[in-house]
Amino acid sequence: MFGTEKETNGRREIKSVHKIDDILAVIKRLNEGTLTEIAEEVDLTKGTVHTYLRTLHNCGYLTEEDGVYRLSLQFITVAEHVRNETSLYMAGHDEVDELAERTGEYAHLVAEERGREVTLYESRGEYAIATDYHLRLRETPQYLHHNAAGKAMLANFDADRRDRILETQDLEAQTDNTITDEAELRDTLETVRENGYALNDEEEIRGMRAVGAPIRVPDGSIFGAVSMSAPASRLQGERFRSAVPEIVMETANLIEVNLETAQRDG
Amino acid sequence: MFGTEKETNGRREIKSVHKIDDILAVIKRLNEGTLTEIAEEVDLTKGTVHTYLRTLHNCGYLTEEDGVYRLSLQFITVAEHVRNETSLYMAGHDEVDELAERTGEYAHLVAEERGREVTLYESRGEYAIATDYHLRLRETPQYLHHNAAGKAMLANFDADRRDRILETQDLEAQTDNTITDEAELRDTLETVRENGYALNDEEEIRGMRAVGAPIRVPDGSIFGAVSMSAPASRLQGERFRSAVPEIVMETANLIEVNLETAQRDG
DNA sequence: CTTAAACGTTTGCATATATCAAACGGGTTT
DNA sequence: AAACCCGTTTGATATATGCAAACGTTTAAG
Repeated sequence: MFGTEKETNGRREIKSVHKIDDILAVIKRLNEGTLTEIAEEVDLTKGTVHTYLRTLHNCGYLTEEDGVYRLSLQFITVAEHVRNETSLYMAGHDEVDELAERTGEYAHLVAEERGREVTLYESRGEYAIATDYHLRLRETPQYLHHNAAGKAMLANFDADRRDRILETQDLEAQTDNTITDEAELRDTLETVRENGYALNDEEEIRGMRAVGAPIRVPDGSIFGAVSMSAPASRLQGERFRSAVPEIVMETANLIEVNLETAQRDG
Repeated sequence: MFGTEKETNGRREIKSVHKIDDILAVIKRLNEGTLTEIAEEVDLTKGTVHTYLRTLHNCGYLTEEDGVYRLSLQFITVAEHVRNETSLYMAGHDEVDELAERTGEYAHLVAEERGREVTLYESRGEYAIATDYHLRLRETPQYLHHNAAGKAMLANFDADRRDRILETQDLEAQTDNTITDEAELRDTLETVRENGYALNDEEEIRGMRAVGAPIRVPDGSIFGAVSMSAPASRLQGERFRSAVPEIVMETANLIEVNLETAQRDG
């Protein structure tokens, strides 16, 4: 979406979709742009881009003011719809609020898509402070290997799904503590599977620790994960290795129950 | 976006964009669908729709599982980006949190786009309870005439912008209290302009009242609005007509200051 | 005050490409 | 085994897209 790597396996595709995606990607990257600015970044002539921009504007994908185009606020309403149609969000957001309140820290509800992690919901407890960096993190699907919720999911996928994800991405280092060795990661995941929870010891953001637990359904498939994150100074010793994991797993379990009852009701 | 009314004024457009929009609209409406289901709702043959779906999937707009297509979770990350690039959101979300905390109720930060209202941020105070209906409201841009924030913006637009918006939409009734008469609405807006705040007395949702104030910048243009909403039982008398309006206007003013300083810093 | 440059916009024409039928192959049902 | 439904592919065709070039404005330069 908006400039992701595409693989045309010789199969027939609609080229215009790719062109639209390219244009939206440019506008997203520039944040805002005039016709000429956008046309320079795309492999199409000014006249053609103009027709695209006119149509995208008319369809509500773009706003235009004094010749400057931006992504429309309607993406926010679409996202709201997508979220509300995601059963994990509906089953989990109250529990995540509860988790944030009980711990006083950040709590997250995440799902996996295409091997990456998308944040469905975030709740802030009393002591959690919002940072710009945090906001930016949610603008892009994240890798799974460098955070607690991601590891919790990765550990509990069935083997070939895990293999498929691991082989398509190299383990980029986010901090000094990020696990970048595949064998080491697989060992860690083994432990995560045994424990039922995953830890993140400053592997994503320096100074931040986190605890995550997977959200499963009876047939074993993984719906997502919950996590709680806090500054290392407030998350250490027994609290980090036992008390918080218990609470996070309890939250995950409550969400699992919600998911099942919701499924039963239809 | 996703099936909005389009006006092709004879100008040339990219037809594929409209087709993509149609397809995404169908999927949004069905929530999920198979190729055949989607093709039935669109004026294209199964084979053609198949090519579109493959491309949209490949570009990350759709997910596919066992032949069932859905809108991708990546719309959530895009929305996050759009929000974070909106200066009003960056300048206002902390203040809206503060407003929710001080009043213990719902607080909203909204902006206008194409004559409709989009919620940029919502914060819940101690007493505010989340309802499904509330969630659904944010899935579609709302009319301006039946809620406090919308009236606050509408009242303070310059006359021709207000006229342009009012003439393109009829004043649909949402409850018995919704103002559906244009003359009456214009009178109310006059009062809103004089007072500096707008009231909503069960005009959007039965049993809910709200207070909204516009967010302006020095040159007079309207950036958006803030509002606080609560059950009528908790928002009446002096609190409804004076105390809360003061707090809401104060919040709006703080956001205005944030916007200016942010602008100055670049 | 004239000229040049830059920008968004439109248009004719050539061609790439989106679309339709029709057929294929795998499942499931009859 | 026949009939059916599904997703998928393919060749042929119409047409929508894309280029180049020109136009009308506005802004900058000489």
